[in-house]
Amino acid sequence: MLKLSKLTDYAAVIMAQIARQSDQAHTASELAQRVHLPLPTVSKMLKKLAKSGLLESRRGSHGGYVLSRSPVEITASDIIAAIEGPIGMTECSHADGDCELLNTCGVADNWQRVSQAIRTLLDCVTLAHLAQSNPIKLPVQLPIQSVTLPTTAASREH
Amino acid sequence: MLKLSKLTDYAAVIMAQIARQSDQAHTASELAQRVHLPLPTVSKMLKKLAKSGLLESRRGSHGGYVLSRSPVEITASDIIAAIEGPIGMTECSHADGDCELLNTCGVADNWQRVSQAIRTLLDCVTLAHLAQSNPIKLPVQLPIQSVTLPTTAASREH
DNA sequence: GGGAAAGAGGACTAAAATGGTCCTATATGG
DNA sequence: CCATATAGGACCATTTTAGTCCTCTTTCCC
Repeated sequence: MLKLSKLTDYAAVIMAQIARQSDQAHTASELAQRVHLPLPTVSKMLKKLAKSGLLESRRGSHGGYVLSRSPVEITASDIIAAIEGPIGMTECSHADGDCELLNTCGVADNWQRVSQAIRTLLDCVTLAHLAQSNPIKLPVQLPIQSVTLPTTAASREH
Repeated sequence: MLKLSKLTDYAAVIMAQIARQSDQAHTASELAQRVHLPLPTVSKMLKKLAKSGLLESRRGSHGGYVLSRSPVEITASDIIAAIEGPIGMTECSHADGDCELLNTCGVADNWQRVSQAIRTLLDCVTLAHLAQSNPIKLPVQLPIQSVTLPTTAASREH
């Protein structure tokens, strides 16, 4: 479905919640309540986000989590990558050369360009965007379809 | 990883293979050889693609599969949707209202816009693009980052 | 008509990823 | 020193994924 895992979705929700009050620290249980998700799950997510450097944590009483950067400097890519690892549509779009089909598949190059475009798109979306309700404008307009129209037989020569 | 399943990847490879000789019918075993994938798997994919209307099939000897439309009229979206179902980053970007967090998550709207942008992007990529090796140009340019820079405290009022 | 060559449609299974819980250790503040 | 937090894993159930296999139907050709 080309979709995010639930956990990544949770992560986004949690991050947005923190971003809305980015001047104070938030504990796992506080966030769990706000977001209506079970504490252990929220806690796990927070740890991951902290480990990836998107959040900073302080232990002990009065501890909690804070954004490590301003919401405008944290992108959707960052959040997704923190939970799911590198963004890429196909295995071969990031792993190095362990796809033995590479030669025969004939599709890798352009798939990777598509991957790159999606990454670019997600780089443009910041946590500040996600946390607010104003609609964001994205740099892809709908009816582009800017396709060269080769004759159907153009693929024949080989 | 926001990635396609292997099978979807296979589907793209198979479709591209067919597109390169779109004037003749291709059998499952022929394609399996060409693409270096096991026959049962290829066969399964072809059935799915046919069932989704991207391929037309003819049974019996001299049977096989043909594209149901020209490669320029088949998009990456079509192929992905055929194997994985509707494209959407989050559950709530297509299921109707069965997410009880919708009210509290506060992120849904903009996630859906991002989803939509990705769909748009994938609508622009045709099978003709994938099947050829020329680099495609996609309507997302890199250093946009056209973000309004609100003060970090702009989120405080509530 | 009969047989071979193909696809249609599922049932089934092994392996891996996902989502979620829980426990122990460590740090911090009062 | 105790209460409150996070850190870091171990662990488990469930679902999804990838892959195989079997039986049935259609079509062509001799």
